[in-house]
Amino acid sequence: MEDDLNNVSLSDLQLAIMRALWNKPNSSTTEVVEAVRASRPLAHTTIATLLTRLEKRGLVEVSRDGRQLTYRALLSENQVQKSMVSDLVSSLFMGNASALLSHLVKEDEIGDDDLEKIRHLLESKGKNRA
Amino acid sequence: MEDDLNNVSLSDLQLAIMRALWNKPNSSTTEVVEAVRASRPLAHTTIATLLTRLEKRGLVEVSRDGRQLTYRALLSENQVQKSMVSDLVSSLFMGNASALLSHLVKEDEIGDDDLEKIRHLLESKGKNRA
DNA sequence: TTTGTCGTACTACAAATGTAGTATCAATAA
DNA sequence: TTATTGATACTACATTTGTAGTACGACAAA
Repeated sequence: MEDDLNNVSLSDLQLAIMRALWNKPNSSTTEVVEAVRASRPLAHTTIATLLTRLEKRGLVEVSRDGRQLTYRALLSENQVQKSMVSDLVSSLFMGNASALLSHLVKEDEIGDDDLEKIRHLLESKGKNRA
Repeated sequence: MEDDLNNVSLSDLQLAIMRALWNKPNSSTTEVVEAVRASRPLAHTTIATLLTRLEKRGLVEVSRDGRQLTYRALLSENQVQKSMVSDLVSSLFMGNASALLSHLVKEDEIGDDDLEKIRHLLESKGKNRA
């Protein structure tokens, strides 16, 4: 029932919920509901159900505060990004991360200033390696 | 029942099957089965089922050749990459493609030579823009 | 002609996911 | 004290996915 925390893959909605918790750790159900509802019109029991399931999967931790439940994410956004990006790279780019990278540069509209930032990243990275 | 071909999201296994078709268009079921089986041990009816489902979704096209079925992908690998990457960017990087880009540079092990290639890409792109 | 064999079609079934209703319990307003 | 409100727990149900068995029809071997 418990996931391997190093290899999670979350759906859109699950991510929206995790995001609420990343933005505000220790949110009550209601707080999560409100955050998620900002972008999608869902019954609040729907979101409560999702939270329960995430808890069952071991991705969030719940604690009682009176009759209210409070949730906390057990993985960081970065961890999830890492695992999901690497999943995508293996299934869609045959394990070739730089293929994704060049796909991004070629296909996605990445602003000039962002390109500039990346250039700097690359430079410093080059230095570290050398 | 038909998908919007501009917004598909495929599972691992579905991708493995599409990849077989990308590598060899107009494959018979058996050919697809063999290609997929190279990496995962699945009953061939399993793969046949998947092909049928993909056809029902409108992602591949089937044609009869005697009593054998022949499949052809209706989307290119690039189309699928585009749509899946953009899905990931919106759900996991809040629409910020360059956040994914820098995640890749920072987190994933990208070889020095690949970094070099990217640098060139960036340069030419920079020129086009200017 | 009978019998495998191969391939397809159809059926099945468990798990995960999206989605939400209902039941229940506690606190509060009247 | 009683009715209302708010929150959680439990149940439900359709769809998608992974996975594969079985039935059936055609062709090939004997």
